[in-house]
Amino acid sequence: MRMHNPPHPGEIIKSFCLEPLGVSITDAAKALGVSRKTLSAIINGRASISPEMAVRLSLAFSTSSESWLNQQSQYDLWHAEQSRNRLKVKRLAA
Amino acid sequence: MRMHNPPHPGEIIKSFCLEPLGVSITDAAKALGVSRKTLSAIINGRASISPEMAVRLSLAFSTSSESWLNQQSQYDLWHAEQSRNRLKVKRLAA
DNA sequence: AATAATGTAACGTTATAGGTTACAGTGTAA
DNA sequence: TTACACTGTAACCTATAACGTTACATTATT
Repeated sequence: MRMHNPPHPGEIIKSFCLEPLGVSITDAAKALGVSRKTLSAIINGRASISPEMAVRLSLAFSTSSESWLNQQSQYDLWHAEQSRNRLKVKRLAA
Repeated sequence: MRMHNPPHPGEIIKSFCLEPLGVSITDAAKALGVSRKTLSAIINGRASISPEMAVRLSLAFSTSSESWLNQQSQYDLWHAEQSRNRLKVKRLAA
């Protein structure tokens, strides 16, 4: 299990994409082709990066869509792993 | 962009987990602690592997939950990439 | 013939990604 | 001080999806 609570991908967008470029959430939302509400929710950790949003981010910031979706997966998985011990699952293979 | 349409994770479960062990969908669903319908939908590509399901699979088959969720991400992303050219996104960074 | 396994339809609940509109708060520039 | 831009977020909408139970038809296998 991963040790530390991974940051929500929204923090990465803010710190490594918007702030360095001096782009506001409002303008970034326009560039991404989504509503301000949608981007704001992601930035503030109240929504996830969907596969389509990962592609949008990759287009806007010349990155890989994979890296964005992987960040979301790792965030989601860390939280799912927190209830690992509470799941009643029988082992089928060693 | 990845070249080939990645298989749905359900095919992996069937081919590499259930069949080698001779375990039925019905029994596997019981072991995983989900309904037969839920597992059947995944195996037949009509549902996705959720983060919690990835943890269940990792418990049942002694694998990493990460590998299961990554398979799902790559499957989802491949499909999202198919509409990359149709998304109206303005580049914000080179 | 009886049983097991399967796919799937029909119904439900809950959650989430997306939208629009509107309002309140903050900061900044004229 | 007034005006404007930016922000968070609430309230409302829709569509999709992950889960559940029950039920039915089909195909195997015993």
